[in-house]
Amino acid sequence: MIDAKDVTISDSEWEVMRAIWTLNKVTSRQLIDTMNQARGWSDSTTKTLLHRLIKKHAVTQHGDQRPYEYQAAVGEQDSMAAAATDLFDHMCAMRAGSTIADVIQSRELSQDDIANLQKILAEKAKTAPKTVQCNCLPAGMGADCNC
Amino acid sequence: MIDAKDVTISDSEWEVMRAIWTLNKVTSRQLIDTMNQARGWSDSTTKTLLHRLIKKHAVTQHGDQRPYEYQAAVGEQDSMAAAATDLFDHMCAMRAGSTIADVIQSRELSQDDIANLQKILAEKAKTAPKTVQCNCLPAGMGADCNC
DNA sequence: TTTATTAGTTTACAGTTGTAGTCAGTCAAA
DNA sequence: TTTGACTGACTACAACTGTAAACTAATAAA
Repeated sequence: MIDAKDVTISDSEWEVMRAIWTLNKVTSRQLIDTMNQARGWSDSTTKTLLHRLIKKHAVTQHGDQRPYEYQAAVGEQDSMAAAATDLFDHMCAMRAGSTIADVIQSRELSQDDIANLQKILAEKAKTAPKTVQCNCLPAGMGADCNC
Repeated sequence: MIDAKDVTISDSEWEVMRAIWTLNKVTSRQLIDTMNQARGWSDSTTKTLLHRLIKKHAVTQHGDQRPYEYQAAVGEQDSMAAAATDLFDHMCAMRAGSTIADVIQSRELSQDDIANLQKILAEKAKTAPKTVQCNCLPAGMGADCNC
């Protein structure tokens, strides 16, 4: 299993990955038909994306003869965490909290999800600082942050 | 103020936006120097990015004579929310909760942030469903989701 | 075994991004 | 008024993306 942090998946590729993760093990035909129905893509488009994913080591090819099977080489949860972390990493640290709030408000979450988040937050509250500093510019520059 | 949802900001452009948001109102010279110190970019790189941001309507140019001033035309919090929402929009809905958990765990949050999130979650719990369905493939396809 | 079909590989091509050089217009100094 | 410095505009160029056609190799049907 390749580390999700070492793989950059583009938007379209991401759609292919979702299908692969969901179907778990696919032939190209299955995947092509799936993407055709799900997104209206031509055969070629799916083929290209699949090959790019293989080249990026996000997907592996299995089998010794022709209708090969394809499988994800990176985990879905890991990839999601990597993508999300990466996004937050280049946004203002001071506003991460409110942004997470925005995300939570825009998502559907299950009772279990909520309970889990509450537990994590309760734990985090024990050592949380009073405030978080803006990290948009290196220390010293931009004296008074307007963030 | 332009709607953040209508503007797509690339990674490098994002760095420039952060500087502009923080400094609030800048001349190109200020911005160029800032990016040079903060990221080691050449003058040209910052200039190009600034112009692309103007073309995208993420930044506006002010003043009638030469050292113009530049200012963000999209809000920082709005842009962050738009970027984050956009990311979650193309990831499996079923795993959004765990991904948010991953993000929370990787961030530094203030006491206030945490309290706010707790309030939102408590509210959300009132109407939260028992489970959230995977939405990786259109209904009907991929019968048994492995997500 | 020849042919048709399918699966896999290469090539294509315009738009975006990261990164930066060069040219031109304008204000300030001489 | 000419010149220099600086700001802003335009050009450059390779890598990556989204989208797909064309070609080739392998298998299944005739």
